[in-house]
Amino acid sequence: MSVQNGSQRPPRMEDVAKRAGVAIGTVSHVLNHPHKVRPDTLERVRSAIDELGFVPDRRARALAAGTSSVIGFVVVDLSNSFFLDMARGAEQEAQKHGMNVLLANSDVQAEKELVYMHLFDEERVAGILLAPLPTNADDVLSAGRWGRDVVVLNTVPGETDACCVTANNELGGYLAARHLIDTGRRALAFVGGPFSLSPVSDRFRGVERAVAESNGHVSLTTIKTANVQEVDGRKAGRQIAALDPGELPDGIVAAADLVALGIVQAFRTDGGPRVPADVSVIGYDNNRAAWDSDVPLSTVAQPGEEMGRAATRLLLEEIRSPGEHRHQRLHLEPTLIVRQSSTR
Amino acid sequence: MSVQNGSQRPPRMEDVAKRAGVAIGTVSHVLNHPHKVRPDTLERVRSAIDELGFVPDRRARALAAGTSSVIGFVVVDLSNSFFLDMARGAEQEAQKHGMNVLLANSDVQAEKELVYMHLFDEERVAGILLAPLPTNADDVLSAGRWGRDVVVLNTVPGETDACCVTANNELGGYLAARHLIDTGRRALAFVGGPFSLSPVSDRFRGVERAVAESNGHVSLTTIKTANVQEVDGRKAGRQIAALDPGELPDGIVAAADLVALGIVQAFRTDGGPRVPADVSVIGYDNNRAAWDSDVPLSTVAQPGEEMGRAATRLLLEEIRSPGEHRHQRLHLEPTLIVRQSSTR
DNA sequence: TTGAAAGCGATACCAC
DNA sequence: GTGGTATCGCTTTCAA
Repeated sequence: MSVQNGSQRPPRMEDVAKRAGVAIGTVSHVLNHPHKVRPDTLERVRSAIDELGFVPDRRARALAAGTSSVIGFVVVDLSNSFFLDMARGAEQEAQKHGMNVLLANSDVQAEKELVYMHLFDEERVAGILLAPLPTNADDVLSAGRWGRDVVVLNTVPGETDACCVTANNELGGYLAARHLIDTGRRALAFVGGPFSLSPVSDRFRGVERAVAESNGHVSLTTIKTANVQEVDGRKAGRQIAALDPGELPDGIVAAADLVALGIVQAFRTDGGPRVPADVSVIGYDNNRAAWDSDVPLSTVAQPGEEMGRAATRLLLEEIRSPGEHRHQRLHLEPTLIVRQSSTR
Repeated sequence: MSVQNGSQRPPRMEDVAKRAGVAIGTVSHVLNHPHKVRPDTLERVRSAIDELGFVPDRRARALAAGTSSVIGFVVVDLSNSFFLDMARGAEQEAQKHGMNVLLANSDVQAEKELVYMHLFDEERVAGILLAPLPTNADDVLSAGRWGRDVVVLNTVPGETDACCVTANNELGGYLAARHLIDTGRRALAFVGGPFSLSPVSDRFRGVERAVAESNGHVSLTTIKTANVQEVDGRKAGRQIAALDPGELPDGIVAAADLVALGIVQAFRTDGGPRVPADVSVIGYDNNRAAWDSDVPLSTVAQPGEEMGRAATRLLLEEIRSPGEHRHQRLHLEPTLIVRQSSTR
């Protein structure tokens, strides 16, 4: 058996109508307003559909009805589970409203971002979700007079006006530091970089705020890394392990789980302080690697799915009431997850 | 400035035609056969397009022309970089031919696989790439009389006839083992599981073949794990570290990079053999974690992008010559990547 | 309830 | 080259 029908023209409504002995409009009614059709006609049309293997053409339907059931999601980096979570959330919410989400991977390339925005625009999708390159957001948004509604994820557009949904990284940093302080840690260290990345600097600011709230009872040192990979963490970990015992921090906030893992690993290998006996370590992102690691890692979970759901909700609302809709900026809260690495 | 035009009807060809003082057919020509239009007319129409911000409607175009420029890719697990690589490859190849790839994340759920297959079918995409749940492939393929061509990735459909592209895992296992043997290792161990997963058992068979070729000069032991995560590797690593010195393997083939990483980590922590001095370790998949690790990991790289490219090539060929096309089964070769963990 | 016909926004063929 | 027009497959209004 072949998967494909070959070059045979797929059956149309006209064929179904003929076979069921009804008019074409009636077939349409069966598909869209079944309750307005007499039961036996319904039955007759439906079996005709089955027998012919009729598959409605969504393009034609959308064209005629002026509506679409697909939402396009342009994603900057699908290899980052944060964005994949957003996609999942978007899908969940969309599905609730009978809509579908199709993904376009812009793969950290500004040009592809534009290409896919245009594609979705020309495809006349119901609306567009855009998780852009942070630096590129305004360019993309102002590049076209986009004919459809756009909701931006993970970035706050500057000049351009649009709904956007972001994660509160400052709060995440605060929660992490606060947790360490609440469990008795007094000498904190923040490890991460580069600070030009706003997620990193935002998290750092949150840490600073928590420390400031302690009125001088807690100290904070900063160890900058080139990036937020495991290798950066290992480097920093060795650096810390080499410190004078009196200078050792007893609580470490890493800008990302991979960094935290690298630190823990370096401590083990190079005879640094014990985790969590001597030092608490907390990461960020809730990577699989975090809970799967040898010492399960405390972390701050990004509200990825929630962001996807919220963005989709905003988008659908905007689509439905084009007139009265007011753009919103949502700032969603991350969640503290306590595991072994910060439990004495 | 707002991103959206509000509820204004987007300009159509008719509007452009009127503004440029030409017929609607001419506008179409400007878009599709610019060389057949007199330069000054071209210019006039183009500026009308710009001024009005006209964006062609792909649905209408596709409907009228009976063609589509989008390829739908139903992906079982986007969180696995192997599949994301396929998507990248597909995109590259598609782009060469003026086509676009849109992704649907079925997220390891059989139902969603079907939902998206139907969506693409009804959207009348040019063709569909399907990376299915291996167990679900035949069900999906035979579920609908799919109106469009389908190429299957990473799974060989059983009953159903269709093009498919898979990775040669047996060869990968062979290459890995062969590499260890070629560099002087004689007591090999294979670590991985569950063997019910064909990638695992295929890789194991490849290892067996390499060992068999050595005519008894090389030994092989097997350590089964529950899964192919880092935690499974750590467990196995401790198990190995606890062996009598005489029973220690000097070469380990792990079924996946994470497993290999876990092993290396366990060796360090629990005082096992040194890598690579006492024992070579090689993983599989070429994860980022593999080259980023403390001891950069030798591995076998899956031909993900290549699979995506090949599948797209097959798909386009099938679309173009529906008559003469013969289904093909491609089995692509992985690549050995030697790093420090297997270099004495 | 069902049928007939006018769009939806483009393409492509055939005259001029 | 350019203009008119049938057509793509479906929705929806209006009569019957």
